[in-house]
Amino acid sequence: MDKIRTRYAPSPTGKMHVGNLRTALYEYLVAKHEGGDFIFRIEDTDQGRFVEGATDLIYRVMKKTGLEYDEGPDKDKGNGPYVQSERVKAGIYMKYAKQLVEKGEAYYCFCTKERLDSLKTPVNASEDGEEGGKEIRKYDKHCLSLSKEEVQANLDAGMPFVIRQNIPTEGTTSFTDAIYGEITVNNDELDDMILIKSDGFPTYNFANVIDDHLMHITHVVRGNEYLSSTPKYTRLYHAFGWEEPVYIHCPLITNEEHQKLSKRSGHSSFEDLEEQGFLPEAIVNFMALLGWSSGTDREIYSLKELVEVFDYHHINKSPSVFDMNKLRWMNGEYIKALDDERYLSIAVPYVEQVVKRDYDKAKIAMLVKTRIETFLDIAEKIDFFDELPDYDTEMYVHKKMKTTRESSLEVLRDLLPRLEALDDYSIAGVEGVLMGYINEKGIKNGQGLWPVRTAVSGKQMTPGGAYEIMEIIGKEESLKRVRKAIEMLEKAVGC
RNA sequence: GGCUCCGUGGUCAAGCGGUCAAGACAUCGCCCUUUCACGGCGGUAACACGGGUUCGAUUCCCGUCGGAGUCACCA
Repeated sequence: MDKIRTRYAPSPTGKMHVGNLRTALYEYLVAKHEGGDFIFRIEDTDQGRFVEGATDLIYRVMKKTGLEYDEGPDKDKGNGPYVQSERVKAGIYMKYAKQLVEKGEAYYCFCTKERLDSLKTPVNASEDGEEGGKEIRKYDKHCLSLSKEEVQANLDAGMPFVIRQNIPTEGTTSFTDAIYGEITVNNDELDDMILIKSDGFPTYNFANVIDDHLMHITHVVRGNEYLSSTPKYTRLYHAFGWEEPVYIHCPLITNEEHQKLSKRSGHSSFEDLEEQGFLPEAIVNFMALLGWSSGTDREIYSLKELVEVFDYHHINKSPSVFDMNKLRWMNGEYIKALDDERYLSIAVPYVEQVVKRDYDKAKIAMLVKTRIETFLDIAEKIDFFDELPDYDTEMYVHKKMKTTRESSLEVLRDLLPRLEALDDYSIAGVEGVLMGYINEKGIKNGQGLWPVRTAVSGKQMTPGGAYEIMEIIGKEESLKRVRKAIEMLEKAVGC
């Protein structure tokens, strides 16, 4: 069997949509699992939608996610150019379009926008007040009847034209998808789609077929929103007498409302997710599992491991909801598994945004490592380091710890001189003093520790306990906060 | 609306004629614990419905219902 070749062919029109990224990932995996080639091609045939810099964005994401391609614009292995606008200049598409015209499989069309519009005027469904369905009519093949001479005359006169695919009005067209099986449609449902636009550029559908064939793509992986246009591709391949690739249509990724993920879902692009504190490898892992399963219980996979186990026959048919909750969980798993060096390089900047004082940022970061799911979670967990929040003495009352305002006040008063005498504010040093006191008094750990942690943090819950916090804020600040607590408690208790 | 696809817990998802219908996230409870988290243990929760086929259907077929996608000189 020939070597598998897949391709990722995005349009540079903006951010990297997660649906596209998932497709890219599957294409990469399909090829790499079989030791095949993964080709990267830019489909910039719509000059109107072209966004400056979007191409760089795509390169960046490919790099970050580790989707390394074997051929691409900057890696020509003899199948280039890999940018469609350059291929337009080379006259590739026009050449093949004309070939189709010769065969009667396509034809020139000179219809104006106005005529086309009048053709597909929606039916007004105002009768029953309901929206009703819009009625869309296919192109009526008006220009198919033009004689060769008429066409030539129009062309000579410089009339704008497009080239359309000539689809028979009768019969059926079938294709086989690796996931969905055989699909058949009636030809009369297929529109004579435009192959070459009036600006001379090919449409996506046409360029795709030409390039996939010329670049020897064996497996076409794409979202299943293309399922309904695939019969037209089939007709194109047949018209040329080319062999069709294996089609692998992936199920859609939807939002919580079960609708196709749109640009403004908040988590629709790789960039959005990155900004929300997600790790590229977690995103990749999560996406792989959206629509595919290894068939085992295992869920955490590196890209390399995915390459080993990915079998596209296990791709699902039904759409899957993008579950932010699970992504968050998975990201948390990845964060926990990060080696400290890399973790700190990412986490410390987030810490620095919140903690301006001269505290050990790395220590603070390490405190939250097992407590966060995304890096954005860091901020609210460590805000008390810089400034003791206003808190109510009610916080000292804890049922399970068996603490009250009175008991807390007593503990803190007892502890204050000992803490003043202490110079070693390391975890061990602080622990020595606190536990020494607790043992001496014969009270429960919680009774002694809860008031202290509350005093130095002013929060109900904190990453780390009293020792860790005091080690970080140091002697001076610790004493300040304990004194403040005593003051507040005295006022509350009334003595 | 036409066409196409899809239909196992709230979500992801095993299952491919005979299972007490896995597992994960979320949720709830317990344990661990100086709080929170981590970790450990356990609970609640699903085969859309109706006909067939079959000794036997979540699994195969048909229909119904429900959902989605698509119907551009966008990809």
